[in-house]
Amino acid sequence: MTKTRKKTDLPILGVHERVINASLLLFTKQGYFKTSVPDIVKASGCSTGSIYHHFKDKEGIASALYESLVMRMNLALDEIETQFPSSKQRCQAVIKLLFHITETEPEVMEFILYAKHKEFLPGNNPICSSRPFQKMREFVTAGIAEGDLQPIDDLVASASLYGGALRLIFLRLDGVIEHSLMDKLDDVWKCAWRSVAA
Amino acid sequence: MTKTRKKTDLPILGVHERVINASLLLFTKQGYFKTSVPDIVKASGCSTGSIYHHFKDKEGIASALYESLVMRMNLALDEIETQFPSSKQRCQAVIKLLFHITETEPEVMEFILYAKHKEFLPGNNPICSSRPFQKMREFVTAGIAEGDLQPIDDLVASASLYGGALRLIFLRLDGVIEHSLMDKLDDVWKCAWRSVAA
DNA sequence: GTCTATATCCAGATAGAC
DNA sequence: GTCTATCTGGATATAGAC
Repeated sequence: MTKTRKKTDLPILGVHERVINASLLLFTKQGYFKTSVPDIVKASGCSTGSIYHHFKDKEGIASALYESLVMRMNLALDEIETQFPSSKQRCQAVIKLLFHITETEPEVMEFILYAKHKEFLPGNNPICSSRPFQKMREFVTAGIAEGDLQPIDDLVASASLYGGALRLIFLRLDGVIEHSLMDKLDDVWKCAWRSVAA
Repeated sequence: MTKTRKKTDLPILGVHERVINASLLLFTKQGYFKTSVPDIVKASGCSTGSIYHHFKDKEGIASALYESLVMRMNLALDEIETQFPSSKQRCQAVIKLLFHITETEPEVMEFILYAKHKEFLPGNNPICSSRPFQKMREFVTAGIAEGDLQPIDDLVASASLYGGALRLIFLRLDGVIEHSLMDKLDDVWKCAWRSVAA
């Protein structure tokens, strides 16, 4: 009997995981288009045939990778929602989460933010209208409704609240910032909150 | 006698311009890697041979395009610097400029911001350390020195000041925002300034 | 300087044995 | 389900006449 991808699988990784993992590294290091399927074969230790048995084509790999990362983000945001009652706390926790991912798994952040998915995932929505980013905006909208934030346009408010943090993440990923973003968390949050607080 | 690219050329465009112009549209519409040289041949009306006579290779086209756009941005920022004396006015003018370019020439903004140049311009610096972005940060640094802005980390300050506006530009380019950014300029600026004002 | 025709290479994808 | 061997198309880039 062959392995059939169950949650109870032992940590011996199957083709799917190995391909996804290798691809994340290759895509973020070299870019999607400069990564060939032969590259993925070498890095994952799986054969061409095996890869094409599990994924429709190269785009299918990127697509599966994208889905899995969006899923992870969603879970993390749901947890923030249940853990914190106020919009203010939630937004702050979001920024902390994003900084944390950037520091511990930069490739994940890089892929989610920087890949301009439209170029190689034509079917997918732009990242900013994907579920996690919607959720981030919902926290802001709720804050406005509750009167914690200024009564301005939702998009302007959430851009102002998260914009500074995101900019720093880009700078960090590009190597402009050399130390951990965590050091700047407090200052960033102060600025962010001041920009929209009622 | 043949044309020799001078500033005094009549508006009959030469190979260089036609290729650059066509490439900007193609690169932003389809992406660099999905744009083939034959595509550029068709769109520019120049032949393969002619193109390769003027540019070393496909990357050379992207590189020339990048240079020309960065140059334009630089000139515009210099003008802002001479026109406005205070840091506050300069930063505000920068945001207005960025919004204006986004509305009138979205491809230009898209190419500058969104292209993740590292993928196809390996030699170039990341966009955020290019001259125009440095200049934008200098305006902020000066404001801190003069006491107009809070005495916080330069990078945090400039990320906070410009971050919201840039986020809205991304949203606009991705089609999430459907009306002109100019409508939001005042609100965006209020938030931006409040986030860092002394 | 500009063109057409073409060489070369290697990517993505498949076939079919095991 | 996994592998090796292979096909095929199209991309980049060049050759060489005009």
